Amino acid sequence: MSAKTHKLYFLLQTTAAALKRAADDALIDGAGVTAAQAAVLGLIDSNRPASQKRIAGQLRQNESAMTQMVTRLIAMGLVARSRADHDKRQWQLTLTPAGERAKAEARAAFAAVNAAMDAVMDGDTAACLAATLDAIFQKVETRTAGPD
Amino acid sequence: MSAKTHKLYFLLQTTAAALKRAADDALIDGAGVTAAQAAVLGLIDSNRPASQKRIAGQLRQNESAMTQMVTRLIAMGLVARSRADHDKRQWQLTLTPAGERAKAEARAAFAAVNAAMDAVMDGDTAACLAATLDAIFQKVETRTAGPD
DNA sequence: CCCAAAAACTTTAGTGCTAAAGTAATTGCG
DNA sequence: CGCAATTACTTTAGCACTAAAGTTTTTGGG
Repeated sequence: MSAKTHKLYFLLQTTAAALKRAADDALIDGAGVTAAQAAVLGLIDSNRPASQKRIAGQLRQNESAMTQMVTRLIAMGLVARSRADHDKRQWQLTLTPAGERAKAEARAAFAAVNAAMDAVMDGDTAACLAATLDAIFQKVETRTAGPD
Repeated sequence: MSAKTHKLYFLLQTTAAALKRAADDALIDGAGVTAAQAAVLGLIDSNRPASQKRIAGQLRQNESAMTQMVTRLIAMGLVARSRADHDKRQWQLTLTPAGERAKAEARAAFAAVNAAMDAVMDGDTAACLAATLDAIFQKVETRTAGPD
């Protein structure tokens, strides 16, 4: 009955949405990109060469979401892509100079978001939060498996 | 540094999204509505008379989101609305018989979502999760205030 | 009483996601 | 070797949200 009493589902959705808005505000103001866009820029940088499927997998999203996201990032002039030599189905994503800059600025701006979270909890609480969220995630992210 | 080490932002967004998908699967299969739609049906039922602004406020959303949601629920035949006698700007939302049914079925189906959460944490952990999420929410949901 | 401000809702444009169906390139089995 | 299955990406349709600007109704101060 605990999840129900605390309205955990609503609280989790609401907090995630509010935190996303706060992160977007901070990053747009500091780097001109949203948190979701910054995450993709960061992964393109740390996965060379970066295919769309690879980035999608690390963000736990499907390839369709990545097609759309990359289309937006290219339109913004932050990302470029070329077909992979060894496999013409794949794209090789790279950051433009503007993309590199946005990535670095976003990294700096995101520190404020982490600071805001650290300001309201100590290390143990953060570890407990991480463990509990991960347990919920594992429980729910079965789709095919899941004995109970 | 704790929020960063645990990648709390990503973990929170990812878990919220996975839980939403699980809830949508359960509710669509059990009641033919999504979790977001079920939440609106429940609030229309418990706020009589229910205006769109009132429901939006309780869900911490803006009125525009509610216009669109109500449009979908009316198209699905779950909700009806008529202008309030005392104020013709306002709508008075009501559940159709099909809406009442969906609301009841959704309530039952959502128990499985709460059960899944309760299965991976005890009462103390749930209370701690609720308190921590609420602290993050309060910290971040300032927009105008914010001494720090 | 009247008109400006406020309130309730709508519209439009945009972000970001899913699911399902489609295209083109690659791979592996018979 | 050739064709069927798989893989990487795209397209389309839909959900759910925000922000900003617009419409209509109500209300309150001069």
